[in-house]
Amino acid sequence: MNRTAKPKIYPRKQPQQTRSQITVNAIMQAATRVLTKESLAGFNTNRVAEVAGISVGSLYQYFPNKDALVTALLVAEHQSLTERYESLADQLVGVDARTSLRAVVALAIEQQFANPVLASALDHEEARLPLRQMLLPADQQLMRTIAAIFRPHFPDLSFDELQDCMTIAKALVEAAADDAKAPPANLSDRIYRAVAGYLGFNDR
Amino acid sequence: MNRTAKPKIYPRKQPQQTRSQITVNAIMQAATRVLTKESLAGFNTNRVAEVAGISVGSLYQYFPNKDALVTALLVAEHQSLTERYESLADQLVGVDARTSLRAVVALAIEQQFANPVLASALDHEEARLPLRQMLLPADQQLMRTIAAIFRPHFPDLSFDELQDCMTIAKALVEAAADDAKAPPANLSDRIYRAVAGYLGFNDR
DNA sequence: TCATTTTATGAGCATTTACTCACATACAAT
DNA sequence: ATTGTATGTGAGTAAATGCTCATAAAATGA
Repeated sequence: MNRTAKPKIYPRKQPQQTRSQITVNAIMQAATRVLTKESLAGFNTNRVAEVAGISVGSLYQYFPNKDALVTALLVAEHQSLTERYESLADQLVGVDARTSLRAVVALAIEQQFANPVLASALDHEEARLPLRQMLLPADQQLMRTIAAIFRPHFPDLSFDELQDCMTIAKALVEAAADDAKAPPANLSDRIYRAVAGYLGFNDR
Repeated sequence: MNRTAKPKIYPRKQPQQTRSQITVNAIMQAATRVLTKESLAGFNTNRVAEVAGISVGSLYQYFPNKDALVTALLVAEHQSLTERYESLADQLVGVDARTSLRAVVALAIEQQFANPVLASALDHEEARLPLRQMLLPADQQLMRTIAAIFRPHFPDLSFDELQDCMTIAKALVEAAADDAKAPPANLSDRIYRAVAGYLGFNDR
């Protein structure tokens, strides 16, 4: 109860033996599966423990409360996302602005539609939790990675402008994901049009 | 319990005497106040009844369940919003595209910042509830009203394009509202730039 | 006045769910 | 082996909360 009183978000203890590392992994995977299959409504610690095949007590040895578990999922997700964008950035060195933008948009779409329920549940939890201080590093890294992709083409793109572009792209992807199971054929074009319009290219 | 089993969203009974109408109003106002002050976390039917100064039983005479109450709030909010846009539309007859767009953006910003906690709580509930069938009429009316403002300037603006513009504007306003208590001075310009860019004006 | 209908009450039921704790088992070190 | 530490267990606790129902008061109509 009183989940909001003191935000204890740090892990309770570090797993030291391989055995316990397996348990922690099982918990994280189970949490992901529960969120994927039942969304936030069916997401409770008893259920996660059951799906993980461990006992609730074990869960609470590594996560001091439910929010800490959600935070761990968010951090993991951000890290994986950042890695994907970093890998994309490597492939886009020397590529022109339009192609780069299209590639980034394609990745964002793929990400959201790969697991819409999970993505939207995590988005929602991220907004609810007071974790600016925990996720900021991961977020900043992601922003830096994406900024690096566009720096050559838009040398004086500000941080705020980049953020607006991300907000726009994300909103359009999420709206599409709420309406349909697969991305509509024109989604990529519409996002490209919105972001390119904001940035002031005048092609098409 | 089992709030999600059957979506009973219709009102349980219609208030017939003035007395009961007063009760219903008190419930709606209390619900708004609770959402405003405590957000979704403190929003429960016992609390709403307490704030309204009536008993829970009375609440459940007019709202068959909690979701029905939320739905009623959403419908009321949509109606009020639609009225504001309709009134704005009247004022914008014969006004040029850029000025009209700026006026619509200004209203959207004002709306969200007037009561950010309430606005964002309601946004969230709207996404969660299966109320497409209940809110669609209100939403369609709102879309029609806004479409009417821009029809003269963009005779072949499609429904999807208009929806994209709304999504873009809403996302930028919400992102700003999460970060600051008052709208940043440049917010209106940034939204104008995004939507105008999408629509393909090339000024600035 | 009195019978019927509408409205209001709120204690308490039923369920969910975050979390604990006394105890048990696996592993490591000596 | 033995002792200490790390890990695992799951029944049970406490609190939150959606909602009901027996009962009563107020309004309405005759």
